[in-house]
Amino acid sequence: MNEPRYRRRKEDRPAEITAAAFEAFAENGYDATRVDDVARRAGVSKGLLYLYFKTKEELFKAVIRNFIMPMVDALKTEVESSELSAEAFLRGPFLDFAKRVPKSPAKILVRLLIAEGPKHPDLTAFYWDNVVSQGLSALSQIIEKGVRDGSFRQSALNDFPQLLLSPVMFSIVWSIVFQSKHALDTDKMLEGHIDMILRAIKRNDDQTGAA
Amino acid sequence: MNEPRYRRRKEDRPAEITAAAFEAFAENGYDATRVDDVARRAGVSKGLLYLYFKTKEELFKAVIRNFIMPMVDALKTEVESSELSAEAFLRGPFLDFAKRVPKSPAKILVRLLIAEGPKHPDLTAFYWDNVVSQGLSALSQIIEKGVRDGSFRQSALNDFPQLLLSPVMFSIVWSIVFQSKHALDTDKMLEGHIDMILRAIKRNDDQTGAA
DNA sequence: ATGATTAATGACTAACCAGTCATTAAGAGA
DNA sequence: TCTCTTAATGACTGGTTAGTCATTAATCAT
Repeated sequence: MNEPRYRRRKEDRPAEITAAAFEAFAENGYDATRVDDVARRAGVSKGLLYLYFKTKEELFKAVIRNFIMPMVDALKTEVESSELSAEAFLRGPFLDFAKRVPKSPAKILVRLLIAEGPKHPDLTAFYWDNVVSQGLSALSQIIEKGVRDGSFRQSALNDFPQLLLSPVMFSIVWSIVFQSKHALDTDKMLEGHIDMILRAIKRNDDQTGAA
Repeated sequence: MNEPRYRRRKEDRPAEITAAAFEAFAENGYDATRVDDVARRAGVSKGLLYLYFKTKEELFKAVIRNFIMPMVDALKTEVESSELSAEAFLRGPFLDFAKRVPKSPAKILVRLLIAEGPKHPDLTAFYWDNVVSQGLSALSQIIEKGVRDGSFRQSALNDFPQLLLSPVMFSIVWSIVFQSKHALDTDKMLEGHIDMILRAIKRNDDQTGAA
C-alpha cells in the first residue's frame, strides 16, 4: 500500500522529466505550462526537477533537443542510403515522411518553434543547424540527382527546395489550428502535390499519368 | 511644459489602444504581453483600457478583428471584380497578394493564430469564417474558371486550393522564424511556385516558357 | 551496523500581474 | 461661474508561480 516515495533512479530521471515536459508543452505552449505540472506528470517533486534543469527555459530547450534529434537522424539515413531514382524517392520515402510528420506528436514542435522561437534565438539556431539546413540540403541532393540524370528539367526547385516542403508545413499548421473543426485529407493533398510537382519538372519522355 | 494628463477623446481611444495592443502582441505573443505595457504604449492608464475592453482576451480578439477585416475585404473585392483569365489572375493579383502578405505586419497574426489558436476556439472559428474559408473559395472559383474555359486541366488544385497557398504560409513562417539569420527571397520563390503550378495544370496548347 | 553521501521532498518566498475601485479633473450645460 | 456627468487615473489586492532551501530517507562504503 505504501508506494515507495523515493525511487532514486538518477539515470532515468532526466528522460522521464523531458517526456513529461514534452506532453505539457505540447498541450499548453511554453508560458502556460506550469513547472509543477511537469513535475507531477513525471511523478517527481518540483525540487528534483530543478536539480536536473536549472530553469524552466533550460528544460524547454532540452525537450526540443531530445525529440528532434531522432527524427532528423532517421531522415538523413533514409536519404543517404537510398538507391532509388529521384522520382521514386519523392513518391516513396519522401511522401511517406511528408504524410507522417503532420500526424506525429512532433508536429507540436512546429507550433512551439513558431510561438517561442522569436524569444529564443539560440534555440532557433539549433533548429536551423540540426533540422532545417540538413533537411533542405538532402532535398537539394535528390533534385540535383534527377536533373543530372536527365529525368528532371531545371526548375524553381533547384533554388527553392522549400517548395517541396511547404505543403507539409501547411498540413502541420492546418492540423494544429483547424483539424478538429475542418478536417483536411492531408495524405491526399500531399499526394496531389507530388503529382503536380513531378508533372511540372519531369522531362517529357512520356506525358501521361496522375489525376 | 505640463503636458495635459487628461485628453478626453472617447472616440479615438479604442483604435489607439488596439493599435498599441497589436504592436505589443506582435512582439511578445499573448501571454507575455502585459496589459500595463499596452496601456503605456497607447499613452493611457490601465484603468482606462479596462473601461473599453472588459478583459485582456477581449482586447486580443478586438486586435485580430481590426487588422484582419480590411485585408480580407481588399482581397475579396479584387477577386470578384477581376475580369482577368485564370492564368493572368494567378500571375497578377494573386502573386502580388502572395508577395505582400509575408512582408506586411499582418504576418504576425499567423504567429498569434498558431500560438494562441488552440486555447481560443471562438477566435479560431472567427478566423475560419472570415478569412480562410472565404479565401479558399475565392481561389477555387479562379481555378474552376480556368478548367471551365479549357485552359487548365483537372488537377489536385480542384480539391486542394490550399496547395496554392502553402508557399505563402511557408514564407510567412520562415520570415517569422528564420528571416533575420537566413534570408529567403520569398518573391522569387513565389514566382517560381506559380510557374511550376501553371506548367503542371495548363493544357498543352503551347509547352514553352518559364525557367 | 553505522556513518557519509546524495536523491528527493514540499513548504515557502519574492515577484509579478490581471483586474478593481475610490478618486480626480475635463468638458458640457445652464 | 457653478454643477453634473463621465473620461481618466493609479494605487491596491488577490491569486498565481518560478525558483529556493532546510529537511528526510535511500543507498553506498567500510
